[in-house]
Amino acid sequence: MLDMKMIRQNADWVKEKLATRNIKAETIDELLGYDEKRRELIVKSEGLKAKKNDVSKKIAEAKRNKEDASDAIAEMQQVGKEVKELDEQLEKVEQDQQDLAAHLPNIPADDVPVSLTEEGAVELRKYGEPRKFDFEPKHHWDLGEKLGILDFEASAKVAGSRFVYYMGAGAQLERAIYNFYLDQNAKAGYKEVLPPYMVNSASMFGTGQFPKFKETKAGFEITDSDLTMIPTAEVPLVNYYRDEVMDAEKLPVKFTALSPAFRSEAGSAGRDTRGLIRLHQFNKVEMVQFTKPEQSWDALESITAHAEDLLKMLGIPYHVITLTTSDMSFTAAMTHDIEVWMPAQGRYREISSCSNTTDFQARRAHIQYRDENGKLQYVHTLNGSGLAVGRTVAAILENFQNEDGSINIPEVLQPYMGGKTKIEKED
RNA sequence: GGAGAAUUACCCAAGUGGCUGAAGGGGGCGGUCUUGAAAACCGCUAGGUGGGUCAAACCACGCGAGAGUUCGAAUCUCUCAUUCUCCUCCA
Repeated sequence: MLDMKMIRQNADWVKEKLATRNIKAETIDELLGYDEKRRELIVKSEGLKAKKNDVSKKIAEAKRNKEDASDAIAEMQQVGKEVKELDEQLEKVEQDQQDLAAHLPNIPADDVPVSLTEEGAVELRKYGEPRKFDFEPKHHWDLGEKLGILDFEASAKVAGSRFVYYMGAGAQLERAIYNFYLDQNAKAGYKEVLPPYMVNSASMFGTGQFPKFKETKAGFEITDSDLTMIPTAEVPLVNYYRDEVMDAEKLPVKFTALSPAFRSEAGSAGRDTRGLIRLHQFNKVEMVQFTKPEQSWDALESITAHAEDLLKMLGIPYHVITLTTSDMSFTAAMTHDIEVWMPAQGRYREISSCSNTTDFQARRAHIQYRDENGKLQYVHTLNGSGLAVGRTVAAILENFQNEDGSINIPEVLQPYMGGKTKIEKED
């Protein structure tokens, strides 16, 4: 959520910045119009309330002195009606303003590449050379099915499209990967958390999914309840501190969690229909940080660097790009995506997204701390995948495949696989 | 799922319609005394959000949340949330 006072005082700047995110200047003007109307109504209503309070005190005094106060009471009945009318108008304007404001994305940081499409993302760095194959590299879904470790037929029957059964060594590989990630993240100072996998609407609003997420039916909401299946562990992790004043001494606070992420993938019909890339349910190890404002940009680099380290340890080639103003998620002021090399597709695919949301989520979720002067300040929140587990499996299958269809297990994962070095065909 | 109870400021807690913008403790902070400290005593300790203002002054709202009754609500009514106890059910 953007600070209304800030918008009011820097309207032109806000228009210019949000224009890079496809927000029209008229939208800001509309918002400012609501704001002006709202404040006008507040002044009127509160003036009358002050009067009412004043006269009520006099009525109380009169009653105590056993004097008659019926004139004043009659007058206050009238004033009460006026207040009620004004407050009804006020509520409506506030609602309109709120609805509009809730749809405004974060202000992009100055060094975010400006573009109205995803074209224009800047490559920050590249790691590893894509492997040269002396045979035609296969897609991970072909490899997985042949090896008997991924079963898309069964999941289609039991659940539907965009699900998967991991079988045997596949399930074991998935587990090895997330245990490796969690251990590494813990080593880097992230506290391991096992959060709820369903959250209420206040939480979905706090991290910025609602209201848009609801409108575009991007997730799975539980019928007859206020609960939604989490689309990412970021939601329960960040909302852990919703409506709290955090201890400034303890900042930055770092959380990591493994969780499934549930997404409807509405609007991505026909895209990545095969394999592990785009599922309704996938595991992800998430990292979240709460920092003081002055720490958040360094924190973004450190989250990203840490996610990269995981890939370096696995030995998977990747590159890091900074997303454009319009390609970033709603809440982000800046996002670095890490994309891994997928040999069969011959291109890089996203495996991690690391964002600094500055105070945008903190304002929605009311997460504050007291600065040296005892003043309440909003924290900055950051999130990054460290990393997407299913996509890691896909990357490992494709990058470490052998001509016979077997898969070499990256060394760092072998201890997590009971010493196994290779995945071969299972029954 | 059923029944009962609770929810007041940093913590405990009083308070059933009007001098309660919330008694009293504790804790914290400051002071007196002391070489210093302890004890004792004295004082301060509702923060926050919104409005207002160049900035202030000031105003509104705040007793779990929301709605209602009333000229007036911490106090009455309703809905909801959370916690505790007892059933029930379960991993």
